[in-house]
Amino acid sequence: MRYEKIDKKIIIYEPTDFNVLQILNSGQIFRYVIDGDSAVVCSIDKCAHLFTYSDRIEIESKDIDYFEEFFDLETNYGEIKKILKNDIFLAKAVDFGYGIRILKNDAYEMLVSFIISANNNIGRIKKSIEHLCSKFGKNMGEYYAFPTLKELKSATIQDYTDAGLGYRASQMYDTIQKLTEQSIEDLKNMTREDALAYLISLKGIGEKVANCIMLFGLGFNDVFPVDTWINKVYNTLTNTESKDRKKISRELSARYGEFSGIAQQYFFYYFRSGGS
DNA sequence: GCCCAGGGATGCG
DNA sequence: CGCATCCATGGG
Repeated sequence: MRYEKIDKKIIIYEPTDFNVLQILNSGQIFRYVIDGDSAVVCSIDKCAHLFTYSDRIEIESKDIDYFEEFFDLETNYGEIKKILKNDIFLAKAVDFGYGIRILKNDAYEMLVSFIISANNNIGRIKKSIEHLCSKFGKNMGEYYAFPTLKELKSATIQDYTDAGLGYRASQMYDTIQKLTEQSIEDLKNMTREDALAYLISLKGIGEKVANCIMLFGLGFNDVFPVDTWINKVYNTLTNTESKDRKKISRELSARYGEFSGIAQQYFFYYFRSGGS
């Protein structure tokens, strides 16, 4: 897959490893709008327009360097897929979700977003996040930026309740008050174990949410988040009825190693789309 | 009314 | 450590 940057545009030719709908519908990002063959994707205070044509994909933004990194365009997913398709569990899921990529999103935005995601559904997660952006984020004209940590520190528990966070409202308040810019920045230089331990020490973050933050926001590709869907997938593939998500995560991250995160995304997208 | 959603906190043994 | 129970809320 070849791409080039021209002015304020990235053009991806023969996008064998890049599908806009698959990426956006793989449950790793909540701030996007799909409109036919085009889409708008936002990350922190930045935004990109994506256009899908028959022979190419174009990404337009004022911040193309940011989105080149965001979409991880330098990673060769063709090679990763070639390896993972040898796995009996994954063969069909990789073909089905051929254009999925793990986004390199903002760690702080992922932290806030995945606290909201706990025991929640994607539609409602999107609404809650949009509510927080429009109420506390900077008005950028076409869209609202994700509220900065400083901005969110002014939010009350009632504000979070108004955003539809339910019982997560007090957890969010507690964690936002405890966080600092530095504590989030420090996560990027920690070992997997230390980052996990710190994240889990925060209210509203358990192992699954921590793994999502680490995978989508901190670049730890060797973690395997296990939610209700992955739990079902595991039980189907292994013909078991386990409810022990920690054990499932340990087992699958051992099986897929450095490719755990992307393997998990292929599973999630395929089975959530009705595959079996 | 029920069950489910990219689960976590708490208490108990 | 493992396990059970409770938790807001909207959609199917």
